[in-house]
Amino acid sequence: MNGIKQTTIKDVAQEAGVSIATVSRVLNEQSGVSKELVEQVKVAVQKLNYQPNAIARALKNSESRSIGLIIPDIENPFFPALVRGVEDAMQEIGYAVILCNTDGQPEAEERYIKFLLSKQVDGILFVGNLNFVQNPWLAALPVPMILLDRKIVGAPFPTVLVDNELGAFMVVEHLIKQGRHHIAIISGKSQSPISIDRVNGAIRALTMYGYPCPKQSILNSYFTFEGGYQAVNDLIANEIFFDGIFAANDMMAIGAIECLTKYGRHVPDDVAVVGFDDIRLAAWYKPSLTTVRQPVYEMGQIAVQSLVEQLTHSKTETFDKILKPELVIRRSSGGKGDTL
Amino acid sequence: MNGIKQTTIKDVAQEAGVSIATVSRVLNEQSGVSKELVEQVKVAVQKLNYQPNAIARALKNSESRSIGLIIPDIENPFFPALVRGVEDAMQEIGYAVILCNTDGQPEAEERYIKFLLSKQVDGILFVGNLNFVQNPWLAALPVPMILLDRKIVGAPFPTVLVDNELGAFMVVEHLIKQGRHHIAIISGKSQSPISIDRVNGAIRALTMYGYPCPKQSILNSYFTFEGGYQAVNDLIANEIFFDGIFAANDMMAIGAIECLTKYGRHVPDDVAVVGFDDIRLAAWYKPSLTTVRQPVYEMGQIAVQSLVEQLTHSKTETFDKILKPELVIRRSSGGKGDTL
DNA sequence: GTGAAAGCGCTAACAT
DNA sequence: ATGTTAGCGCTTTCAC
Repeated sequence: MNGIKQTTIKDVAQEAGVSIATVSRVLNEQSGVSKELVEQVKVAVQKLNYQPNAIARALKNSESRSIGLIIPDIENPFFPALVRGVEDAMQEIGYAVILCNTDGQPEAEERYIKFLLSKQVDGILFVGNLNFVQNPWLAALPVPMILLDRKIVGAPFPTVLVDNELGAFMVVEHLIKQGRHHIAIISGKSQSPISIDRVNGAIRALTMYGYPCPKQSILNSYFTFEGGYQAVNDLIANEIFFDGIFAANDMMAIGAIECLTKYGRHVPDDVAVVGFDDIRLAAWYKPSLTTVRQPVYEMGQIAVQSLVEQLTHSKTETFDKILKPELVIRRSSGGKGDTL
Repeated sequence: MNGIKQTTIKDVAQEAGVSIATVSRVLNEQSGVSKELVEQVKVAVQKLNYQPNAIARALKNSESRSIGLIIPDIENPFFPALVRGVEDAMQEIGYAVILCNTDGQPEAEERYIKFLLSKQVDGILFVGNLNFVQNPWLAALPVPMILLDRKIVGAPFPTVLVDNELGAFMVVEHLIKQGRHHIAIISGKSQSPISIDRVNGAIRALTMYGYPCPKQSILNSYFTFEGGYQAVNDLIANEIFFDGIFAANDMMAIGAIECLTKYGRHVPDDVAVVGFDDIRLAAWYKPSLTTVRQPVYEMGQIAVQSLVEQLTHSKTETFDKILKPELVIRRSSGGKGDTL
């Protein structure tokens, strides 16, 4: 209950000597108002420094011109660029973005979706792990929802994501061309769609080039530094031979390198290591990390575009957008440069 | 205009066989409703899966239960933790956070403040460079605003920030104790309050311990990698002797180290380098970077706390909160560990 | 071309 | 204890 009373459309009407209906027409640039009145109203708006009350508009129009953006954690280096892409695109069309961090916990994800719905957002952009089977109410959402980065199996939501399978394929193809033919694959939980796609891409490359791909060289761990470290530790403990590693994300790759270093194995001379995501650290780490760059900022923009399509044209049929990844070759796989 | 009509308080009233006033009372946990009716209403709410419309509430109560958070750029590694701190604290009390990126441009900052006001936010958390003298309208903001990270000179807004002067003092004291007595100070624009405080702290330490502090060893550049690189380049070009560098932020420190390396000077053996901020990269860079950690997450939380005080108790007198920085000693200044 | 008035979903003052 | 109703600021019929 803070504050001075805001000026309303009524004040403007009074100041301009017209009815509030006329003011509303001018504000919304509707035809059918005489030039003189348009001018009078504009002067009054200027003079009073009037800003329409978006809340009242939202109530009347049942359109809040705001959306929710649900992500696991803004402190995870993957997300700032995503958020920025979304925010920039939304700002251009005058929408507000409400940011929500869930730490990937389904309960938090559910809570936030309901929170956003009560806030009457016009749409939701979602990155998370919510299970569609266990949450059938998702099908009856009153507003459109677009998925980013990862799909939810069985869910009827259009998804914007990178071609993880292709990215992984490119990595392993690159390693093979560098002369590495015994490649270990370390990834996250085996149920995770991202894990599945990246592992499959790697296997496809190995198979296509006719190199072995033994089960014990494929490890499922966690998408973290510790996960990568542990995986390599296991590989070595089990005396599995490898001269290349594809880690399913950059933090795992760095964990892997630190572990290799502990065992006195040199990267890239003894083992070439490649990551995925191209987080900022990848370029600065020593050795600089070869990795797959995702067009993250663009992903945010495209998701907004999809959402806006649904908002405006009420398009019912929307399709997934699969973005192309890019291989960034740096020193950890024997590359020469330190591309930023 | 997407979507199925939401269930309203009217539907609940009908379902429960009571008036909407009674439903409202139950929802707002007001006393004076008989046990039976409370129960009936609760059942109806459950059955219809009713969520109050926050927009309608906001209009009625002139309180949107949302705030704006204006920062330069979420992709700048300093901000994710800040945003997370704010978001977590706000979520706990059921507020939505609208995120805005300005790139530090005053026009964007002004535009966003007005945008947020039209959205009827209850308060604004602001990190930016808006000049108070050139924007006197800031004094008449209809909602409270709290500044984070940097003050605006002359502005009547409570500010939450780290003790930059002390942080810099600690850095230089540490360098002196490491036996470095010719310390160059490289900082950002000389008008920036942050620059001023950090340089002053450094000078105070030098003076207090009786070491020289010549003008030509204090350089004003930019808070970027290039800024740090260039500054060291200038230092060397001008043949100024130094065995320690205090860079006013981490990216400058890294730029400085890269430049030193180019000239064949070893860090920390030839030159000890210390940064400020403790961005994620600082721990992973080789050599790992000694720096000053700001309690950034906490800063966000405290700012929320200040804002809420103003929102609820209408406290007019609020004071700046100055947080204590922490020196994190790593290898770039001769430390032993790689503290994460 | 312009204005009066209904109504979006909710809360609170007022009536019963 | 419960219900009726005015009104938050706006848009949009519907009259004139």
